[in-house]
Amino acid sequence: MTFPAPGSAPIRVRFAPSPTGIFHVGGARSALFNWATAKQQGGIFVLRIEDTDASRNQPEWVDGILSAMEALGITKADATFEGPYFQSENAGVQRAAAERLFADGKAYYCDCTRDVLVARTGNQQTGYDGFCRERGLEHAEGRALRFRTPDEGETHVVDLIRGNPVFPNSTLEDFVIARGDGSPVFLLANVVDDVDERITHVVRGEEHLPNTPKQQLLWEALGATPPVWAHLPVIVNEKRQKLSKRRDKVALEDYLADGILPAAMVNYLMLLGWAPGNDEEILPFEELIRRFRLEDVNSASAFFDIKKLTAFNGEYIRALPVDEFTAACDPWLHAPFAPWDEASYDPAVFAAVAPLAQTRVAVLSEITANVDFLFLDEPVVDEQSWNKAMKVGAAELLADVRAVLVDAAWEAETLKDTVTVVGEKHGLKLGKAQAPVRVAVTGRTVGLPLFESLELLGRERTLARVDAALARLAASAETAEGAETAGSAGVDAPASAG
RNA sequence: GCCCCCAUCGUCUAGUGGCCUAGGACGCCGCCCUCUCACGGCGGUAGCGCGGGUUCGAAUCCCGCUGGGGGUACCA
Repeated sequence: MTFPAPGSAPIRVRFAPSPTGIFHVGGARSALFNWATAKQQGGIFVLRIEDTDASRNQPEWVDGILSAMEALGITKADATFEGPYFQSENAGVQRAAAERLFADGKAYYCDCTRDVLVARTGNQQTGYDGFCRERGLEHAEGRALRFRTPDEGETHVVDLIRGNPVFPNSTLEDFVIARGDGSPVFLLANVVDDVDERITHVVRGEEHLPNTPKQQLLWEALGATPPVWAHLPVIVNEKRQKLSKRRDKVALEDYLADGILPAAMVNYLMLLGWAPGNDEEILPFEELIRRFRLEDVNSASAFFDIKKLTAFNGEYIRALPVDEFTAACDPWLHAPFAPWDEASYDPAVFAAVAPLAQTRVAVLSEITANVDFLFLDEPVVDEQSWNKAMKVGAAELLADVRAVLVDAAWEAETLKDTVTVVGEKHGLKLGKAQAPVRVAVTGRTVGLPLFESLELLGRERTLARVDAALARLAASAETAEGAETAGSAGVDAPASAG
């Protein structure tokens, strides 16, 4: 029985991050899998902050964890949520457990330093050799407390994901459970807290698998019934190495800052190592929770594919009602993300283009590049686009377009017809004819539907931009001529007129 | 070194002995739609690491190999 029968005590899972400052996407997935298990089994999700290492302990980091979890939908407001507890606050219980283990003869004091051990064994990478096992050392400052592991037999562990791994006890060294200053070490503190919080299922990353036999031995030594374990596959980068803070982009907040919607992130993360079945992928959180089964989690490592994450995000963005999309974009429409002055920004104009932009952004941060020409005094001219669109004939075309724009009815459909007609005069289809206009006005060769954009920009600003483009075209034509007259062929014309 | 985990398209996965001529999604390619780009629609590309077994039958079970990964602290 891996899960309790109906009517028996509810399961209790936990998520136990150490506050390191960033909320890792791997941690996010662990939290999500724990949360899904608890919710779906009618159990409890305990949050425990493992703050025993002073160097990994800043009060504000805890707020970061809480808010990141909140963004993922794991909220204190839910009755499933319990905590947060702080590992440091349970130090007394952990020390008492260590003393009890010593009193019971299940642990002993040791004064071997690493250097002494290496010198004695002549082996740099050896585990502890048991030197102090029978020395009967009493507690004293500087002496570590070691757990006495069995010499024979094997430790069987129940793991929902890995089939049940077996560890020969002979390979388990007498590991330290309390430091020379009496403070408990992770292996012990973690178990004592789990026992204390009556955890029934430990769902965590695969990197903890080697700790499991040691911890299970500790559970037993403490007189508690060991939990059911579930070790999730590690999340890896393109080189198939565990995602690391150093080399990879792992902070959840960085993705949110790019404009990945929390719901998309949750959906994607849930699919890393697990699938809802039925060839379905994009599903609401509640549905994912409903279908989730720890037993169905894969055991092979999973690549964190930002492209697929982005694709999911695009789906979520497009599924948003326009007003929600508009609201979601808001942070990127102001300082420090927006390249325009706050005074130039017009929410009404943005609201008008939002539906056009919605299918064109995969991450929210892309929104500014789509609409910047509407709020900037002058468009940001992409030189590649300029060179591509402003070929021979462009100046003449632009001039003709300008002429009809002066008194055309300022409405998208009419503007389109106008440019179509001018284009025909030049033997160009609309697809070709619109290009110089687009670059003159928006600075780029690709973007939102042009005529709707012009309508929103207004006649005055549109004409000013066309004039500016015409001026630049004239200037570079002169330069080219001048260069010719001077006989200095091969000298490039200035790339930009301003 | 020692311990452990893992192995289906490039990637995430479905698949639990016959339903598999191996399904879906992302990516990529092509076509359609179209004022550009997207969106959308349609089509395509591509995979069971290798070798032995077991079985009437193996992607599915067993063993070995190879290849990846994780752990190995008085960090968590």
